[in-house]
Amino acid sequence: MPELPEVETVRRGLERGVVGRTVVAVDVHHPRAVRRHEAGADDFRARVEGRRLLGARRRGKYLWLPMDSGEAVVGHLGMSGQLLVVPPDKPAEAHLRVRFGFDPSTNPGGRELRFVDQRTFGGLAVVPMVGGPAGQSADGLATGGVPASVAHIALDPLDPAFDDDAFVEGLRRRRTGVKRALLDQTLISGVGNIYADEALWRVPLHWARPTDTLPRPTARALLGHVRDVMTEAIAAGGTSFDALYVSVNGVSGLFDRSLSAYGRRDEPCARCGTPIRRDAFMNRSSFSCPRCQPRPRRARY
DNA sequence: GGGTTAACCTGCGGGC
DNA sequence: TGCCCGCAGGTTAACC
Repeated sequence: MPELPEVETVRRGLERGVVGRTVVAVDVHHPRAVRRHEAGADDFRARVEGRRLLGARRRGKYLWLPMDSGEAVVGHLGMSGQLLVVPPDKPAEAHLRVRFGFDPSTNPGGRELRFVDQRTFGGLAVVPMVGGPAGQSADGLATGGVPASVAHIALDPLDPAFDDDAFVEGLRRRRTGVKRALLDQTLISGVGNIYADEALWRVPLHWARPTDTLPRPTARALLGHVRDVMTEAIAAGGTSFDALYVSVNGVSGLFDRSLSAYGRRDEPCARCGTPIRRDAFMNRSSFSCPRCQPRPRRARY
């Protein structure tokens, strides 16, 4: 389940594996993979073929590859998406959705890019840039704004421009539960179910704590833990529970060995030994320690 | 306009 | 063995 650390791991792989290449062939194997490209698969292909990829960028869980046309290929991995850089003769994956071939004269490794997605919650689209063109600086890095389809989400907490004070005040203005607020990508992007549970365990804070009762120092501490857990997860190459999340080389992350709450139902809390509980939350799960993270009297879901 | 819910989708594991 | 159901969950449209 890719969240920010997993997407960042993929982005780094794309930076090494596809930036600077010129796309010569695009094969869309499943129309749903480009459903957010409203003009359809043929238009998607036409806008990418012949274009040079200038960079690999990320905000929250969105990835994009700026092109020399001024547009960008925007990707979201959804629940099960993978972007793999593999030899062209490698057999097609069972859920291969889109394949990109590169001009050999621009492609030292001789590999191709594949978008593989079992559950098809993810997808790709070609999107114009807003807030500046997808230019290129002297060192070859892409510069400029963000794709229009990414502009609606908040900065992620690893972005140097992230405004901590604005987050703290925005969080305390909400009238909802703290975990629901953490998952709201328009308040803070990149946080998903796994890292929300981990950060809340570290504070510690119950997931249904009303945001408008959070003291500023607590809100600030929560943000610090979100940053810490994401930074540690990136260093470990992301979290993986099964083969659904992998880097561009197909390698699984190791951070699941470091999780304290998520997926640890009935296992002892690392702080106090009380068995971790699982609660139903928004048609999914929330894991927490009943003793360290007691349910507030006034809970919000 | 902010908060909340359901739908989208496939594979897998458990129960019968 | 095979069928059915629940579960995994990020995003967004639709509803309140």
